[in-house]
Amino acid sequence: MTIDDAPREALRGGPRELLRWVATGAAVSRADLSRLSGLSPSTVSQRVEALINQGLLEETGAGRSRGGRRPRQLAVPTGGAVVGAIDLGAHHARVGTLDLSGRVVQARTLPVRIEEGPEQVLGSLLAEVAALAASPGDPTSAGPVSSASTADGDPGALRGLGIGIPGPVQHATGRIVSPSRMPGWNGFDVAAFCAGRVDVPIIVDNDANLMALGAHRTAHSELDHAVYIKAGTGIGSGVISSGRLHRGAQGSAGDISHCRVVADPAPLCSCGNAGCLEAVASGAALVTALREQGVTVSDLTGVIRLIDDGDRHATALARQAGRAIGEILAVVVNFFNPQVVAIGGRLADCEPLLASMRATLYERCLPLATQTLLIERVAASQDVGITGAAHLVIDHVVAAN
Amino acid sequence: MTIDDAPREALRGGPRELLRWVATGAAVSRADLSRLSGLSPSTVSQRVEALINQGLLEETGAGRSRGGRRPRQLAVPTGGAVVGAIDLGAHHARVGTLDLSGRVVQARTLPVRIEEGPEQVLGSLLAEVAALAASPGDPTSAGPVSSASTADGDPGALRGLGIGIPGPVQHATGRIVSPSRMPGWNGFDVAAFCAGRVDVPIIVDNDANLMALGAHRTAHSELDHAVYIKAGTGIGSGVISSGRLHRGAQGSAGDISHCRVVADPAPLCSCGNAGCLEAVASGAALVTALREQGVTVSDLTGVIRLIDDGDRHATALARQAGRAIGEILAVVVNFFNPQVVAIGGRLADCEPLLASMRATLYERCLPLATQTLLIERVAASQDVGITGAAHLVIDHVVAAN
DNA sequence: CCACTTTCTTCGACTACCGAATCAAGTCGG
DNA sequence: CCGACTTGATTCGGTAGTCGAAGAAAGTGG
Repeated sequence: MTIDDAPREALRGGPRELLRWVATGAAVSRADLSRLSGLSPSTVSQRVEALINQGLLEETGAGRSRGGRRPRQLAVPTGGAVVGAIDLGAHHARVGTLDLSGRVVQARTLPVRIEEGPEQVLGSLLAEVAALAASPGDPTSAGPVSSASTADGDPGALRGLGIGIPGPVQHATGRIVSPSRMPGWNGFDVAAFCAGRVDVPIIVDNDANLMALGAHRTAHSELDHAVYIKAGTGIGSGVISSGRLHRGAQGSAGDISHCRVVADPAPLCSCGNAGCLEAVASGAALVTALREQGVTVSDLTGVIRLIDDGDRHATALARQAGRAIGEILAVVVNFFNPQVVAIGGRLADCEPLLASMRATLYERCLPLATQTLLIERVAASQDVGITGAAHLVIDHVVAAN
Repeated sequence: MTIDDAPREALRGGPRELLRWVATGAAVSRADLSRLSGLSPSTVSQRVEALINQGLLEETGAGRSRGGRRPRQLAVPTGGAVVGAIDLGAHHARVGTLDLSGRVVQARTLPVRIEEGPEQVLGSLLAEVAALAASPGDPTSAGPVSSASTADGDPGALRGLGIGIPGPVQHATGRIVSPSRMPGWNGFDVAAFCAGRVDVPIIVDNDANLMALGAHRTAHSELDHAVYIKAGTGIGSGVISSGRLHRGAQGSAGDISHCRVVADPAPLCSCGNAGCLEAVASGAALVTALREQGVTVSDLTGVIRLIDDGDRHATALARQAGRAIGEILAVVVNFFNPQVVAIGGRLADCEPLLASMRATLYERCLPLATQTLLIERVAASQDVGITGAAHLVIDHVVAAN
């Protein structure tokens, strides 16, 4: 079962937002929710009642008085229903379960060999999701978790599944469209494949889109326009416009990996052109370039270690990558004029790259566009992808009651 | 009196949309409106009644039967209220009045010397708007029109005024922010100045934004995401995202004039940088470049004539300009993934430029992004700016009843 | 014990919309 | 020329979602 369309509302005081406010601790009582949402107390009461009836919210006794009647505290039930999320990367996948407010219940990182093909890779990841969903939740777990299903607590029922793919995805159908670096995946219908194994709503999207959604919901939910760059093995971006994920006409919005940048010599890209951003500034490109310079390096982790150690070849490449990203981002910022640009992915922790990107951005953008622009690192980078995936799923599950 | 915010609704079957459907001839009866809007017949009846009471719509007898009862035809009253619009350019201004459905009632083009400063220029344009509003409308007028105020017919009352400025405008306040090529205008508060002379709601925006809005409403209203390039003396763009004008955080969205492009030699831009799009591909840049090659040319019109005549220097420059625009636009298309890119402004009629732009776009964009992308010329280019201005104003005037 | 605050619910009222029924006014086949 | 059928528009409850006022519930502080 696939879901075809984006959430229509969920913005102004929708059930999802109330849930999120409670989950994040921004609101503890109905009165808090009323103040935050701007809705009248009566409306909030109604909505909260509905949420409680749906089992999405519960009352947990009274709070401390602030000079008047004590608030009846609200909380998101633990051990309740969860959604599953998979953030697939080139070499690793982050798999987790999240409660219906979007908080991570359990998560673990698994090594992945993407070239084994979709059936193999997705098959084992789906099994992992099922195992996590069946095991009791440990809300603060972040690292690997035993998936042994013990008998205590009610294992939350799986309500939906969100999957992020490191390549172009037609969000409407859940199909992968000519990805680079994913041999054997072209045209594969992820949603259909998963629907055959798990009987819950499934949403498939590009990994950068999910990172954008996750980061926006957790860190920038008050900002209308935001751009998130994911710089890892590949390079992608996700766009938030008017508070909502912007997918564009074909669902390919944010795919800046094959924008041309100036580079000398211009390296050949897997797409057949030369000088693509991805061929200059992606993690894969850095590995290749270093090897061509005779440096022995195993993978992106090795490159980052070299940069941290101050290796000049690696650092120079990182700076070039930063400038290349900044160059493209400058056009994006001028054109789109976001409130924030945030960079995530494994290269986001690479200081020289970040510094060069910043410099290029400030140099090449309109002062008007950068004067209040935030340029940040994506926070909680590790779980931001699965968080976005979960939010997307929950928006549907909750909206559909 | 200034208006601070964008229209919140006006999208799904709002009063404005009904009005527009009638105005454009897409709908003639209530039944048509019901089919188009998806609203129930009863709702449409209600709305239409309200519009009629407001004087925004009228019944004009019965139409032809299609096998049943004859429809009661609806029309936008002529000779009724109008809004004024000014589309200011570097050397000319288009001034007009439009009825409340957004159709041009009267319009004329006036020569302008922008360097005379805002008081002088705006003063005479405001006088012209007043004269047009006071004179009886000739609905089909497109060229210069006598502004003599004859006594026949009820001169429509002016309900609002929209102004497009060829430079960066803070839409919220109506203030101009460090424009190139507008000496004496920096920081000028257009809205406040006009408010002192005309007592109607006033909206000020960038000319490219208005072109975008006008073109989208008239030609692409069914498309969600669109980008419009205005290539005249300067270069700007306007963005439609999810059917609405996207202004961005600072209101500077779409300002791609100072994005860097590859050019050899990279001409200096008025902003102090070299290789800005505006310094390579704008009309002003073409004039400058031709003169530097020793060609005697008076202005942009002269350049266009040279290109039409097949002058090789001029044509080469036009091609370079087209490539430069295409280069930036490629990033924009990859990033934003619009359904349509349309080019307007005086350079839009320049075939070599358009051809180069198209070629660059197809070469440098993701196939996924271009496979269904429309690349067009902006239609009805002359009046599209004032149309956009009027729409913006009407959205407020009608929404506010 | 009383005045006041804070929290939450109850109860009309209002708005916007829809659907069904109905009225209005045609066409068209016999 | 007369019904049967179509199409167009209105009337009239009914429903959903929201608000505001009032008030009940449960505190604090003097």
